[in-house]
Amino acid sequence: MKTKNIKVTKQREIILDELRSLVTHPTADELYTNIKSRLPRVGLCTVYRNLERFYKEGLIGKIKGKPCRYDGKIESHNHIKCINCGKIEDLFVDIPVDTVEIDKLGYKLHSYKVEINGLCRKCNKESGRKKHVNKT
Amino acid sequence: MKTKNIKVTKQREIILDELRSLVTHPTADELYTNIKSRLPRVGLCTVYRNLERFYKEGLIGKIKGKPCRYDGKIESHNHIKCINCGKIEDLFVDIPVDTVEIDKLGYKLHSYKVEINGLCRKCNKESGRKKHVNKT
DNA sequence: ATGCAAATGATAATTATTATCATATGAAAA
DNA sequence: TTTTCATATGATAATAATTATCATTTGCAT
Repeated sequence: MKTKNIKVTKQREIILDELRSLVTHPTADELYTNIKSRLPRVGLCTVYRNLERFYKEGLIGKIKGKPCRYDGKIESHNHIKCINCGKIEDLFVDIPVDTVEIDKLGYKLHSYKVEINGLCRKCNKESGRKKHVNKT
Repeated sequence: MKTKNIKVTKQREIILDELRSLVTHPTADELYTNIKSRLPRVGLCTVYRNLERFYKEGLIGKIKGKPCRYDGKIESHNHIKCINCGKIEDLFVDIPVDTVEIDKLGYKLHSYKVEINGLCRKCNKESGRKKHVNKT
């Protein structure tokens, strides 16, 4: 009988390993560039494909935006994003959420996280001078 | 001398009015479709342009995703999203965030909101049967 | 070794969003 | 009012990010 044939390919291992080795939150394209040295023939779509898959399997985090960014850490944590330069950093704060309203709406809670926006130290200092504003 | 000449156009008024009249969180395209009856000759890019502008002016909210969704309410509130069907509903709960860690990182706090994921009542009931999963 | 489903990489397609630019329009001045 | 003209619009094209298609390759189970 046919068992489901799930393969552990070199590219899959390296993509996950590389993402996990980073403290930053790369885009698919940035990760693709990083990985090129280890896997010169890899295609960008393979990176996308596997990132999306890891995300759905709960192995990595995904931060939606334009473009999306990925996160090798899965321990529950939050992000703070600089509204000027777009950089995202980790933030380990405990956020207590009252579930009463959630129950009232009839939802079964899965996960939650806080998205914090601010001005990073660097941009804050520079804000008196020129203004360079990123999108996303 | 030239004063800045900011115009209140019909399309701008209608786009904002229409978004505010909704309790849902439409995409630019959905809003564009709604508006067609009131402004038959409007272009999709005008809708995008103005939504982006309202967002930057702080008049409306924007929920990033693929595609992005817009929110006519600005009073601080949070969203709960169904991980199965993708629907987003409002959630008015007070979430206190400890700013000590934020200060430590040197950020100047601007705003924050909680993104909650769960299974809505409808999808929860149906989850025993077929599984229809949306993207975003 | 062999069979074969699953994964890859090349390419093309799609989706969402944004830029360009000629034309139209609203606000202020005359 | 009429005129002026910067700003907004709509048509079109362009771009950016992501996803689909499909022939080929590669691991896993026999």
